[in-house]
Amino acid sequence: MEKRAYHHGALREAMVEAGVALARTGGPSAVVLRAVGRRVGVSHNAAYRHFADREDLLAAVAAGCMTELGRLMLRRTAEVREDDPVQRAWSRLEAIGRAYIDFATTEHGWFRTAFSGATAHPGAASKADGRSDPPSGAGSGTEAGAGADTTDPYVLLGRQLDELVAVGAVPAERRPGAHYAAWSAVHGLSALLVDGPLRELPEDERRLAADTVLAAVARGL
Amino acid sequence: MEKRAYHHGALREAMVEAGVALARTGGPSAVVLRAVGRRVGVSHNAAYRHFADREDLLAAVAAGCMTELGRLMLRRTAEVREDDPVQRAWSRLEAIGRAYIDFATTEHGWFRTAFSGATAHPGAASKADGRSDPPSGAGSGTEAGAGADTTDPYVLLGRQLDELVAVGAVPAERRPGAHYAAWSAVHGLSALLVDGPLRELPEDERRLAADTVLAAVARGL
DNA sequence: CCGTGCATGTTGACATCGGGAACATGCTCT
DNA sequence: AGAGCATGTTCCCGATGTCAACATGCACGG
Repeated sequence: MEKRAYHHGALREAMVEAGVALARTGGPSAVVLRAVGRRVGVSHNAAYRHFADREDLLAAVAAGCMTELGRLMLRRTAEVREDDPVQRAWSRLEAIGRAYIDFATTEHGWFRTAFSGATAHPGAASKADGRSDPPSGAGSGTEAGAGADTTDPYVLLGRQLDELVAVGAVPAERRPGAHYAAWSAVHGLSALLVDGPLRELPEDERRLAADTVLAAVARGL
Repeated sequence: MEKRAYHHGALREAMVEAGVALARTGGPSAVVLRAVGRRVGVSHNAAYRHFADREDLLAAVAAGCMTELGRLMLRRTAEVREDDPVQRAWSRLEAIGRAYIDFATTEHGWFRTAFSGATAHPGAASKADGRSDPPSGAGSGTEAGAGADTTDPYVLLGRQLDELVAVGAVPAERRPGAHYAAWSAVHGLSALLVDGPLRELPEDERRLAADTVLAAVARGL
């Protein structure tokens, strides 16, 4: 009983995809109902059958951008080669941080969009719309499951912090609130570099900034 | 030879002021040319005699909001009562950080606006339009001088970090890049709380987050 | 002391956007 | 086969940023 082909087939998904594409180069302000409609070959106002308003669409697009960020994080952490468990845990945390900052600076539009839509994070999750059978279709991979293969950046960071505690790199009593410290630091630098007063920082200064922030995070945990 | 009363007198300043007022409750998107015009009793398009376009006006308004942030920082640091120089330096840094976060959460609109306009920070400053005589008028205080009484948050933070080094609380070799670490952390938390996924965090969690971030910054320097 | 010039503000128009209302179309189920 | 409703379209509106042409009044040169 999936949501199946009516007139267009899967307009909602197509529109989100188009929105993500537009957001990539133009940021959130480029996610314009009429442009999205044009892009999927549908007249504007068609969006209103799938989204309450522009903000609703933007929230869905933002989730898509967030998924892209999560994907990059996963890729980078998977690349870590390290034998010592403690070193590996630290390296993975650094990989996550660098992925975050790199994503922000190279995928400007996606980053700004990811944090423009609503969707608060902690607490609310998994209200579960009881998806029963995972269909065989070679998944689009866009939906973020809450399982082990999630692309949710928040969850990814949390797991890495857990690993640091598990291997004894970080004292357990520091764990509560640790994600706030780590997340804030990388997000702050990213925001300042992308939108903020550090926008025009030269490349070498950017590197210094990233290194300093990541080192400070490690010391601060 | 100041810029003096033509038709309106000081339309530019009035418009920036109006913009700041609008931004306070509505954020950057509330800084609308027509609304600003209406507010100062001037028809729209008048702005084009003083600003290149909306973005230009928004940048000026953003500077005004930034000044408000700086003012709060100054007020809070001035309130610090502490005898030991080292403790005092730390307390002042914390005061700055709390001011930043409090400003973001209580002055939602101002905060978002302050970081929406352009104006990159380091390097460029003080191109100096050679203001000669500081008039006697009980100053509006809106212009940020580069002097000792600046309200520029960036400069304020830098000074506090200098003090920490001066009293020996922070090793000098950590000074370069230190403002990136401190600024990023508080800005990141602020951004996440105001606009981002932490938007709906309950009050006690917000406090935990702020405490954790500030403690981590202190340890990380 | 007067008139010209330019800075300042106004009016009108246009394209684009988000959004509402009424209408058309074609799956899907009885 | 026919009815009903989800889906998409068309027409419309007010608001907004921006351009072009126009009006006005202060300042400065003669």
